[in-house]
Amino acid sequence: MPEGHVIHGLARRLNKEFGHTRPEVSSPQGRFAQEAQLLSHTEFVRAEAVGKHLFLHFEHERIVWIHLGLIGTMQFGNPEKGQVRLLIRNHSHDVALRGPQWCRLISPADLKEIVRIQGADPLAPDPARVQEVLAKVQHSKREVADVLMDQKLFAGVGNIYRAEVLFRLEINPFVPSNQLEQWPQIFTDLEDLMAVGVARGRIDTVRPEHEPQAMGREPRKDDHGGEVYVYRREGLPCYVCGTPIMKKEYKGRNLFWCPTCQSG
DNA sequence: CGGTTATGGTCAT
DNA sequence: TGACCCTAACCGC
Repeated sequence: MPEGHVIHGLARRLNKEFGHTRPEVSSPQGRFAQEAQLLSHTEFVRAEAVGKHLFLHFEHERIVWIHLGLIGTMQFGNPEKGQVRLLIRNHSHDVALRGPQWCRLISPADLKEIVRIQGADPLAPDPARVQEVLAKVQHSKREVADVLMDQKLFAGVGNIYRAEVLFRLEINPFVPSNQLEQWPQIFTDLEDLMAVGVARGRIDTVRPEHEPQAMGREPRKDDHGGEVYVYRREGLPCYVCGTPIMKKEYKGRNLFWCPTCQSG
């Protein structure tokens, strides 16, 4: 489930439920047992989200680096089910990490290096970093669809937000990045969309006039739970022009777009 | 109930 | 290029 909005949402909730407490930390599955034992009953200082990376700061400068990858989940109040890599529990709350791509104990120096190579995060935009990235993409010959998924440029943006922001701004995914003049608008729209994603816990990208109610159609049922224009809608009519939505495997990921609205 | 697929990204080969 | 992580929703039988 995890694009950047999920990770930022997790960080907020972790801070609320575990911040400045001394929770019990364990690894029922065993693969993080040694580290968990070291952390258990020490102070959970804060959680921090950077793009799709999640960092748990404990006292003594001990940091847990979590990346959910494709199949990882972090669930509150459901500690019994499945293989739990990391379980954090205090007097009132518990959270279970399952199937993460990584869960490692790192040093502040490691953290600094990981953060250094991340791009601009629409959910925590640093103005200098944003300008740096915008300057970079304005000179890149790579295709827009390729650039947008590069975490070293746009941290936290995933396959759904890529497809949706390009549709919303009527941008052809295959245009060379250096020929595009709308990069600032892309970043601004991502800021808006992803903030909505954190607030609602799902990805909604359709404008009011294309919402199910306004168009007299049923709300969408899909894994990510939200209303979108093109993501996983291949062959279905575009909500704006009626043209069937296209799908193509592009650099190992599925890319969706409307060939009419995004003919660019 | 088994097979497929996926919102990811590094590391091994 | 593929393995890995081994979840979880969905689909067809």
